Amino acid sequence: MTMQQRATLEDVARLAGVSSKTVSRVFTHRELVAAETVERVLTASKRLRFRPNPLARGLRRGGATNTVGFIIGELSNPFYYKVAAGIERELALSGLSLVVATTDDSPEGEERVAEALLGQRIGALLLIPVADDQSYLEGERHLGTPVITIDRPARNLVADSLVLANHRGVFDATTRLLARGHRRIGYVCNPASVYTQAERLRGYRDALAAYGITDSARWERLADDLSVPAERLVADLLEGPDAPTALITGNNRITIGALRVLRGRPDEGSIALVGFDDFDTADVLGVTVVSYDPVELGRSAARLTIERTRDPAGFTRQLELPTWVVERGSGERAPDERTSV
Amino acid sequence: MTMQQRATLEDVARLAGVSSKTVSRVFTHRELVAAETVERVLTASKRLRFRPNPLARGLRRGGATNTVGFIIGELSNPFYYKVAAGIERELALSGLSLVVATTDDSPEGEERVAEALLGQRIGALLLIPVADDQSYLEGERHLGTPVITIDRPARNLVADSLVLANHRGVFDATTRLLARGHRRIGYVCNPASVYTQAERLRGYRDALAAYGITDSARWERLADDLSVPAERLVADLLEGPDAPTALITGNNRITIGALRVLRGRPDEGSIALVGFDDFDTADVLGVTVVSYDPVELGRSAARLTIERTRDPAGFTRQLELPTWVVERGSGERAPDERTSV
DNA sequence: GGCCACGATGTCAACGCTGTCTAAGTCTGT
DNA sequence: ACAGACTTAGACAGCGTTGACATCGTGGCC
Repeated sequence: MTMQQRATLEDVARLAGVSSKTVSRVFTHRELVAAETVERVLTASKRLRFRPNPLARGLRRGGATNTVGFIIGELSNPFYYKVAAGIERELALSGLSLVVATTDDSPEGEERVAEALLGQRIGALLLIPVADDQSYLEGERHLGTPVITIDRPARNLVADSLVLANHRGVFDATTRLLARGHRRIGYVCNPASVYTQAERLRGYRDALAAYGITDSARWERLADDLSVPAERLVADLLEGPDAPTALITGNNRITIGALRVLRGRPDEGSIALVGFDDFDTADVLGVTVVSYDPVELGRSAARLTIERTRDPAGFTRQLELPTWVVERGSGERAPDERTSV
Repeated sequence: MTMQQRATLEDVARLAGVSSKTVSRVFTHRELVAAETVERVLTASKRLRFRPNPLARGLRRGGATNTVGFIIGELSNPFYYKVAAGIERELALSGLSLVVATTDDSPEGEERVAEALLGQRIGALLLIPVADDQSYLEGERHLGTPVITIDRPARNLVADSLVLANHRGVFDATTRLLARGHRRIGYVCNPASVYTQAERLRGYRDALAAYGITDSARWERLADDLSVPAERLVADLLEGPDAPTALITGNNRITIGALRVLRGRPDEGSIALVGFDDFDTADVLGVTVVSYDPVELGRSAARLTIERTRDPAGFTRQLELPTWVVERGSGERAPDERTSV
């Protein structure tokens, strides 16, 4: 196979019998070139398969690349990839492309990966913060690179952010369970110390407090070590005389873990369950969830990014995306008389 | 907020009291610079937050960017993203980054998006072909951009490809059902005309043929229009006196559709079911599937890409990734005596 | 008829970096 | 003390493109 050389403006210019500048103009300010010349240049370009070199163009124009970086924990997690998909869709409408980089949800990975992306002169940086501190991005922000965080606010960094109505969603879900008569409501999550989970937990506690229940700690099973399986936390909660009649799970991993545990138990059909995050087969399994639109989360983040690119010095904004309860049965069970007080 | 100017080699050189070439050397061939000079340059770089401009570097070095493009069909399918995750992981090990672009599974989208990515001078192009013809990439291949197709071979284009052992997986699954006594085995898929589905269907037919069954068309429900819901195809198959005792579904969308249909039926527990593609809650639902490792598919594709980049003119390769049956109960049911012949 | 405005094209330099070549300094061995 | 080798650093050009500015011809207008 013979490797050809890539054609440049100069090559096209020679073939079309014009100067390279004219060819350049055809590809940028076509209206300044006579129609007949445009025609000739385009024919020549097609023949040589010419494509403007974005490196040279970017260098000359002195700007960043038209790529946006997205730092993501784990691309195979449905939440993350749906967000990524939304971002990509929205960026594509503005002719931008998306570079994804994963960190395996590790704080050290975040900074390392951010450095790598910034080294590529991305036009903006989107990230789902994992580390406790994003101040390492401060310098870059001053150089004009917009930074937008998704799902969690940045810490020690002024940045736009887009989060879910975590508190509201869990508050509503808990209130519904209370309204159906549940009083012993369990809450399981892992990891518990991240922003989203802290907000959800607050929603749960606030709802209980509104019903005068302040000792919910008994029914909370919070872990931080991801190696602790969701199954163990749920199983532990369901043991003992004080077992809850309803269960709220902080994310879809825990929800699925809870389903595994409940599956083998005699009280499977009697414990109410509401999970945070929707998932593909939740309807088949009849699981009530606090839902939201992850694709829309990505799209909104992308829109925010584009706005910020146009006005780098404007006021930063913190937006919240709605969540809602989707009733599918598991959350609408009344407390089991045999076990309730 | 004051926008700062980005530092260049020249700025660093001035501050460190050396020439810009020396600074350049520090960032590329450090071993050619005296240790003490390196020290001074690095201090100056850090102070000015200098980062080499990849555009200028890329332009000068005359190569492509260190980005690999991946064209992905639609956003809601986990398969694509698991593959993307594998690609990203593997590329990161070699310091490459991944740009993703989606096409909505439309053939026209594929070419348009490919053009957009190639315009960015990506170092290689990975894609899951949707269009019937990839000859539009022929020119680019001659310019040295490696093209690797995943899941399906390219058509009218010489390119490396990586596919699943589709035939083998379905052949095995069907054979197992036959061995358990099933003789009326249904096969549902949509879309049916794509390569992967054609291969799977072949696996199904070949297995039946080995048992002397050649009139399987009666139990095949193949559609090509994605707007035909999987539920309808499955429901249609299960009606009538000739209803199958076992069911094979061509992909996870159909499998989940089948579960929805079966859920409400009296014979729910008696019809054997084997789905192609694993999915998150398949274990909870006890669904037997033909499984494979999509992340590994991505990783292998990335490795192939890297090898091809090193040896652009070498022989193209077609690799196949294994598939296997995961037994979870639904596929191990014997034919129901009441309905079997 | 001379002047200006305007459209269409060209010339030149520079974006930031690195390969090639050269120069200056340092160290051997005789 | 000096040629030769080796180390270290700088000068220069050019990667492909585009902004600033120049040029040239045409036509309209006083």
